[in-house]
Amino acid sequence: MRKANSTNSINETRLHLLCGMSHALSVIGGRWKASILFSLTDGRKRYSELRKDIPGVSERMLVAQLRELEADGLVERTVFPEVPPRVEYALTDFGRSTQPMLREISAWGAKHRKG
Amino acid sequence: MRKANSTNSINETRLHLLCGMSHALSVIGGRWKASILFSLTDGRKRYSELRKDIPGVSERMLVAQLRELEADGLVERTVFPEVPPRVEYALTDFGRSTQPMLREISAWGAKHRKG
DNA sequence: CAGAATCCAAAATGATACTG
DNA sequence: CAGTATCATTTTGGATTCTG
Repeated sequence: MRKANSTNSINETRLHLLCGMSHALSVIGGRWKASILFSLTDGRKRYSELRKDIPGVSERMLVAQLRELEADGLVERTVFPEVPPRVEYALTDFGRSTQPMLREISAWGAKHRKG
Repeated sequence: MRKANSTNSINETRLHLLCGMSHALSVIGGRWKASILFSLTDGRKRYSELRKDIPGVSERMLVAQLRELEADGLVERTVFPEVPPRVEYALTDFGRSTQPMLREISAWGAKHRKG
């Protein structure tokens, strides 16, 4: 019978924590994902609005990160069949569920960086 | 007189959040940093113990990430002037301050990954 | 307008052999 | 034991040009 604090169960707990961490970071850890997520907090935005709203992103990266967020279910993409084309992005409920976590990370970072 | 919810103040708030995020991720976002931090939660460890405790790290990466954590003040490194050499790593108070954040990230990730 | 495609640079990570 | 040094590879980000 194994003790509750045996090396094995410590490792199992840690493994579980680490899997969660690495999954979470793969979802929200991209270079521009937090920017996108924060920007969409205001409400749905067009592609061009996101570009203006996030100074410094290249088109390539903005699209890439949006596609990943979409694939992970945080962001919903709506294409309007018009000419010229219009595409809007919005947070899903799942996307909104990241906000407490995002805020906690931001708060820790803001509190502890120097300058 | 500027309205409280003007575009500018929204951007300032967001900018502040983003600075915090990016700083926090630069501190805890490395490939092995969470593993190290979680491992040291048990108490101080020798270099060789960390290696055993973190399957898959290369020596190069373990040292590199430990040095970064040390530079950022999360981890304290103690060298014992013995032969053979002995070096121990431990969390600082600042390092321990990451734990609520780390747990929240882990919890979100564990809750929302499939399978 | 909203991107796709292509090419390239830089950073992060890894494998492995060697050393005080 | 606790690293360092070196080289290879993978991942990530960016600039630019083109298109339905």
